[in-house]
Amino acid sequence: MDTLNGFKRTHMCGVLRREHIEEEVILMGWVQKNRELGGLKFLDLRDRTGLCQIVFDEEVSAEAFEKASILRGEFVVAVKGIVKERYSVNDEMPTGQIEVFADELRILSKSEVPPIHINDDDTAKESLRLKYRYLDLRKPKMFKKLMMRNKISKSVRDFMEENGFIDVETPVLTKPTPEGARDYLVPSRVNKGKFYALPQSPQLFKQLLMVSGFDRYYQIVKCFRDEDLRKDRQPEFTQIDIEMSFVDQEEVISINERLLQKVFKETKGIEIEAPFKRFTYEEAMSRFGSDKPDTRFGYELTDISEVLKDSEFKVFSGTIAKGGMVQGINIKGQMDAYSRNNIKKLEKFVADYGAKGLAWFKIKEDGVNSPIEKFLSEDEVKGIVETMKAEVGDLLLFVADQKKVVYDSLGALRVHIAEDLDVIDRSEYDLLWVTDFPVFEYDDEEERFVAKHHPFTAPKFEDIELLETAPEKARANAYDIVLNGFEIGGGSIRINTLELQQKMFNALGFTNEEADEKFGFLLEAFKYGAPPHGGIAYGLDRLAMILTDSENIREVIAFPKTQNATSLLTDAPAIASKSQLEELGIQLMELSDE
RNA sequence: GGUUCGGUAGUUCAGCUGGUUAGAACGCCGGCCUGUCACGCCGGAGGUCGAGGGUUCGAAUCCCUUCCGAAUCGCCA
Repeated sequence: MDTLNGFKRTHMCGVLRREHIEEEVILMGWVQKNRELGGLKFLDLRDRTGLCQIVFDEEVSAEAFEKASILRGEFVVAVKGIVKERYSVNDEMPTGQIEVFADELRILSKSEVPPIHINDDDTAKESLRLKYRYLDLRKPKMFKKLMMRNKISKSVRDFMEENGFIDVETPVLTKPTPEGARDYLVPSRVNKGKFYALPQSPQLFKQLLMVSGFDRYYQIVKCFRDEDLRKDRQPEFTQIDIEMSFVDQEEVISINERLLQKVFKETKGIEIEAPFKRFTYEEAMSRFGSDKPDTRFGYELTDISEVLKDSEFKVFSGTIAKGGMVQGINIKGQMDAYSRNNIKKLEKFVADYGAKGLAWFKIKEDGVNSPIEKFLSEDEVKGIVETMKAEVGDLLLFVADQKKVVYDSLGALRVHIAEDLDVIDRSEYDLLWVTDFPVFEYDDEEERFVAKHHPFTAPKFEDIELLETAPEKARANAYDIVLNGFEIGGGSIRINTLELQQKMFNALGFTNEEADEKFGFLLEAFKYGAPPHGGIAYGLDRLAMILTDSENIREVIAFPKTQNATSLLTDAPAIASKSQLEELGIQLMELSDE
C-alpha cells in the first residue's frame, strides 16, 4: 500500500475540461470501473464531483501500467499524469472530452467487493443500503440529495441573517412534557430517578428568548419524537425553527413567503408567486377532506346529503339522520379506469379509514350505471348527477358516514386515485397556507379537549370567550404551510399573557397547580413583560425530500432509522451494561411475552 | 397494537398447483485482447432458499411460530 508521501491533489475528478489539456494533474479518488484491453488499460476514477477517465499506457509508464492490473472496484488511488484530448470523445460524461495519461499510480487503500453497487442504477434493498450507508452515500444521487439539503439550509440561513434573525442554541436535555408526542427520556445520573427529555421542539425556549428581547430568533435544530415512523417521519428530525416578536399572523406569513421564495429560487431556480394560496381549515377540510390538501388535481369532495336526506335508501338517509353525511368525489372522465373488481379494492382502501362502504356511479351515454341505482328514486339520481356536476364518462365515488370518516376516507382516496392514475403534474410545486385551525380537538381516549396545535397557541381575539363557553368552536391564530400535500411547516401566534395562558390550561383540564408544576417557568416569565410574538417551524427533512423528489425521508438523511427506530448501521438502540444501569439507578422490568 | 407486501448466489430476481443435481442476469475470479467507456471473447467459482418447528416417502414450495425490511391505520400537542 502506498501513502500520499508528498502527493498533493491538484484537481477534483469531475472538473477537468479541454482547458486543462497538457496540464500535469494529480487526482485522487475511488476506482469506479477498470477496463483492460490487454496493452491498454482504462480506469474511471470517482470523487464526489464526478468521474474522470485515466489511461494506463506501457509507453507512458510501464510501472504504472503494471501496477494498474491489481486495481479493483472501490480501491482508493492517487494518479499523476498529463491531461490529453480524448481519441474518442464520450459525450455522455462532463469530462468526456479529456483523459489523463497516468505516469504514476499510488494505491492508498484497497477494497473488498462491496455488497452494493456504487451506482445510481443500483437496486439493492433498502435494508442493505442502510447497513452499508457509507457505501450507499458514495452514489452520485445520494451526494446530490445531501447537497440539495445543504443548499436549502444555507439558503435559509442566508435569509435569516439578512433579515435580522439571530441563531441561538437551546438545550437538548430538557424537561418532559405532558402534552403532545411521546418524549425520548434520558436518565439523570446525578439526580437518580429523574429524567431529562429530548426536545420535541424548542418551543418554550424560543418563547423565552422573545421574553428576553431577542426579537428575531432562528435555529436549525434536531428534534425528537418517540412515535411510530412513516415514510415522511423519523424519530429524530431537523426543524427550521423561527420566532419573532411584535408581529401578527400576516407578518409571519409574509416573511415566510419571502423565505420560501428565496429557497425555491436558489435551490430549484423556480420563481414562486406570492401571496400563496390560502385555505381556512374549514375550507380545506370540506373541499379536500384534509388539512394538508394537495391541490395539484381536482376530485374535490361534494356534499350530496341534501339530495339524499329523505331517501328510501336507508344506508344514506339513515346515516344522515344520525348526524352523518354523504359525500362524493368525481373522478372526471375516468369511468373506464376502474372495473368492478378494482372499485372493490378502492373500497378496501377506504375501509382503513373507517368507511363501511364505497358506492359508485358510472355515467354512461344511456344513463347511470350503479349497483345502488335501483334503491334510489329518479330525482335522487338526477340530483346526485347535478350536484356532482357529472358528465358522461365520469366515475363518482361516495362515502356515507360521520364527518370525520367521510373526510378521512375521501381525502385519502382522492390522493390515492390521483397517484394511481398518474394525473399529478410532478413538475408543479403546490405551496399553500391553511389557517384558522381550531384551538382544540376532542381526544376520545382521554375524554377531554387537547390542543390541536399546542397549548401556547393564541386563540383568535374574537374567539377567546369561546374557550369557556364552546371550546370546540374556538379558532386559533395557527397556520400550516403545505407543499404538494405534505405539511412542511406549522406555526402560530403565541399567548403572551399569564391570564390567557392560564385560561388555556384550564380549558385543557389542568388545574393552576398542575400548570404551574409543568410550565411554571413560562407562566413566571409572562409576569415580566412578554411581547406579542409568534413563529413557525419547518420540517427540513420533509422539505428536502420533496425538493429532491425522493420517495421517503430516509433518502435525505445521511444515517436514518428504520421503521422500528433502529439503525442497521450501528445497531442502535443497544442493551446498556449492568454497571451503566446501576450508576443511573435503573432496574429493568422482566419483559414478559405478553 | 392492527392490516398488507416482501426476505432464494455478492446484487436484483425467476422458481412457489410439493418431485432429478435450485436457475438467469449483473457482479466476482482466471485467461486473451492497444481506444474502451453497459468493452468484447473463452473458462470458472459461488446457495443454511431469513430462522425454528410441523405435515409428507419427499418442502424453497403447504401449515404454525418467530426475526428482519417496507407501506399503511392507530399514534404523531
